Amino acid sequence: MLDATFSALSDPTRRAIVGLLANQELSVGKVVENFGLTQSAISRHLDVLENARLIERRRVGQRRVCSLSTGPLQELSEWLEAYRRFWEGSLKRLDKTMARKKR
Amino acid sequence: MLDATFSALSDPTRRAIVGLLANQELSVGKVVENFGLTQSAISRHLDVLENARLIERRRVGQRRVCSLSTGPLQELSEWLEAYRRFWEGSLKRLDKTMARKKR
DNA sequence: CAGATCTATAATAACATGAGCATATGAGCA
DNA sequence: TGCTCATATGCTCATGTTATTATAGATCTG
Repeated sequence: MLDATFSALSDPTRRAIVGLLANQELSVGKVVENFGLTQSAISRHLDVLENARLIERRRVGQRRVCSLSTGPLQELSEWLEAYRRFWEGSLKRLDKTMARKKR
Repeated sequence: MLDATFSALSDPTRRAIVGLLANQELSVGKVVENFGLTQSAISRHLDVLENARLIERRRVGQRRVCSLSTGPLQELSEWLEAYRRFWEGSLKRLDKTMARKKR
């Protein structure tokens, strides 16, 4: 699943779509309006996001409303969390260096 | 930069390499030993990780030692942080629902 | 210098991705 | 039913990715 999540988010258009949907649900057409791409291209980006379970599309009358899902982002956060100690450790080391320099 | 970070991490071999290097620095050869891939293939994966600034390679005598960098992972964390409120909000809503059901 | 070791790179093949245009599908409405 | 709006999908082109094999380059060692 992480493969699909990272891969989906590696595209700036798709990250921008995620950003939009974090604020509000939007129909496909409304999403399209935010980019200089064809409806076809956006539809495919939405496919990618949906396959990665990052978004869901549901029919509302004539339209399809897109909403952001939480699962993959949480999973991503957990993966990243395992490395926090790594970079925080490195920050601490840096802090110590700074402190030493002050003395 | 996020493009490159996400893209680099979308491959399980490369995530595994990052996992290895979080624990210790390793020469290219040592990295190769951990996978069923040719040295050439690993070298290219290391290229991808290096271009994304996720790792650095430095020469130590005859070998090239790979080490993990902190920058892109931190950047990733910051990006993700912007969405934390989103999924935590959703968790809170879930908690409330659970609480309501208990009553 | 010659040979061994470690790593990178060129050439190639198979497959995936992302864009556009044109068209199909599905829902609502007259 | 027939028309229209919203969205998806087939086709195609260009480009990128990942792997392999074979080979080149860099460094140590005798």
